[in-house]
Amino acid sequence: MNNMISIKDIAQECGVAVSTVSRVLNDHPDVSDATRKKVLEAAGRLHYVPNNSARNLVKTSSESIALMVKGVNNPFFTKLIKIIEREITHRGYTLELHHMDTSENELEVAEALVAERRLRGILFLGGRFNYAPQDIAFIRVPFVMCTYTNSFGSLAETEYSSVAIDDRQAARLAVDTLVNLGHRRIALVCDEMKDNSISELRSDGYRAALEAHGIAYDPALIVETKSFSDLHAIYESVRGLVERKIEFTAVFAIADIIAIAAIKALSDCGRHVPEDCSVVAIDGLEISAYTLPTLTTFVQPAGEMGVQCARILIDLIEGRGDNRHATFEPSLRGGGSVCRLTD
Amino acid sequence: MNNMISIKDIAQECGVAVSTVSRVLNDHPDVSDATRKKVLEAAGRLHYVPNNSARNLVKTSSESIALMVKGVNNPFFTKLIKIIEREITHRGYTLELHHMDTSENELEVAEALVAERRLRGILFLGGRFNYAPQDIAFIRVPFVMCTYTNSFGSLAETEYSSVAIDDRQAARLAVDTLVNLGHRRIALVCDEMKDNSISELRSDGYRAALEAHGIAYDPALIVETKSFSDLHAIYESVRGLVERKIEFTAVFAIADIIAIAAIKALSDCGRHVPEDCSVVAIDGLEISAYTLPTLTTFVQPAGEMGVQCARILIDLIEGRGDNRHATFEPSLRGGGSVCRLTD
DNA sequence: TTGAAAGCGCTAACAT
DNA sequence: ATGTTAGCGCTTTCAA
Repeated sequence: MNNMISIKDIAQECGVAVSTVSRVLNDHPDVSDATRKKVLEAAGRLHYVPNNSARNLVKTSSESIALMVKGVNNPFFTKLIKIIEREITHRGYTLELHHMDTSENELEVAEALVAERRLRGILFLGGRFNYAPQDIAFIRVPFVMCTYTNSFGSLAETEYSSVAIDDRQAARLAVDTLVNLGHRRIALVCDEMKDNSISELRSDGYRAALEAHGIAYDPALIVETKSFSDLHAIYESVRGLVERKIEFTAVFAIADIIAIAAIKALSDCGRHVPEDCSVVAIDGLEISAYTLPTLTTFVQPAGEMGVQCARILIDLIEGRGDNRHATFEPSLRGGGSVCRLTD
Repeated sequence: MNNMISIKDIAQECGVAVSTVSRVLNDHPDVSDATRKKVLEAAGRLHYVPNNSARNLVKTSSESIALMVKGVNNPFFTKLIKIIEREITHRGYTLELHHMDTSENELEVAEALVAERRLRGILFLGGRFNYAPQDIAFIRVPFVMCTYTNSFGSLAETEYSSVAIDDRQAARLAVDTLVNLGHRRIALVCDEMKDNSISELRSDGYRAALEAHGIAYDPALIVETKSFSDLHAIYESVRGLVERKIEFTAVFAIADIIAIAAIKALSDCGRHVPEDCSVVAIDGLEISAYTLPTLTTFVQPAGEMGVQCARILIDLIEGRGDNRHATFEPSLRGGGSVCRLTD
């Protein structure tokens, strides 16, 4: 599209200089009402659309904050994004939402974006869990890692900011809930555990909780599926567990969505939840309060977390305070998927 | 960030001209291996990040196609987006995913993006249903409306391309399914119907189906909720219906997610699905095959739809053929949420 | 209140 | 094979 309308065209049309047009378009004060009106009219008539590349090129700074979301399909992010958007906008900044594939490197994309859009700050959502100092060295604006815990990385606390729940703790609480109901044979359903992921953290919590209760860790009770979002794979894995005649009375699913598929698998094997098997998860998605049975799950406080993400970042941008870390307690949302073991 | 590394810095560092650096960075052939290596080394060492604004400004065309998604929270879109991304990339283009709020005007955002990023084409997903010729007049590149039917707009068929299911037909099929099972008192659960939305189309289909079967339309059986994604509101509305002692034996939910909340509401009122009430929906989300009971729903063929979106757009871009319209038949995915009326 | 002109970082002729 | 230079569309001094 080489024939786009530019301010030059408008200037010509109105018989004024381009700088005058620019002033009008940017609401600068010292332009006569007559010229202003004339320019605005022409811009509308010619259907002028500003070229942001040119704008970004010449400007040294914007009021934009980017939210880099990795993983289109994580339902927990949906609510968090909404909150963050509201909060950022409310504080006078513009939020640019960038979704990216899990295969992309969020740090590289962020760098390019800082250069291109003159970002003031970055919010990372859904990235890795193992950043090293040299990874983040080139991010030249303030940033906050949302739902990031540095458990597998080598960053110093002062090098980055973060907002997250304590995943290990959440898992411990989930397992505690089951143990307190009398369960001791508790299966773990998770996705790929080997990649420094949330899955690994929550699995760690599961082990720790068992140990704290003096329950032996039994590898036969671990169900590991490749993909977080492939419900069919989760379903089949859980069926496999039942069909292998492994004895268990409860399931800890590391995410709500996994629990939903697990409950279906159990049901199809003739094991009703919660009578024949209790299920506890972590996430607190809206939908899992509407399934049958409803899910007993530890809720990540998306609202407060979103507010903190925005607050910490903007404090950083505006020079108030240093890197901070906000850790939240997941809270139990009781549902119909658990019951006391009565055997 | 005024102190970003530019090709000028690299040129200086290497004692070559900026154009040489540009050539290296863009993989142009006629550069000596020695200089190439030298430049690449310096770029790496200085951690050069290209400024896309400058690039876009000078280039007259890109290989980018934008997918403008309106409504972050529509679960049906998730799969569609994945397919489209794969297809577009596979055909040699780059897909830029832009999520936007429902409050934004997708046409305006698209225009700005065309100017800024030199887009080759646009895919719209989740927009309005009532475009007029003057609305789209300023979109200067080929575009395809995904899941758009022009039912409330005034576009001529030759003015735009589209990919969608026949929403009215899908609704008719859903109601037919229930009627064939003996149901005649069929409630409709939908979101805001007054805004030229999918909801209105599917509601139309509901009416048409009733009429075809000689069943009187009863406004008392219509449950309308403000928000598509507010499960709680849907839940309360359905409870209200039951509590008002309105007699009905089946529910047609215009979307899977609505059906899930409805089933929970019915259950909490002591009405089991499907024994006490059958439920049919439209969408075919993955998750509704894992709920208890599983949902009987008319599946939108996301895979084929995504492929068609990409194909039609690329044909348009590459000058093969004119505007086309692909309409798909939703297919029944049987579930456990319906049964024959036995009274 | 307005205009002229200098770049922002980059690419692509056009020279050499 | 490499350098020089003219813009891309815009904002922002600096002059008038």
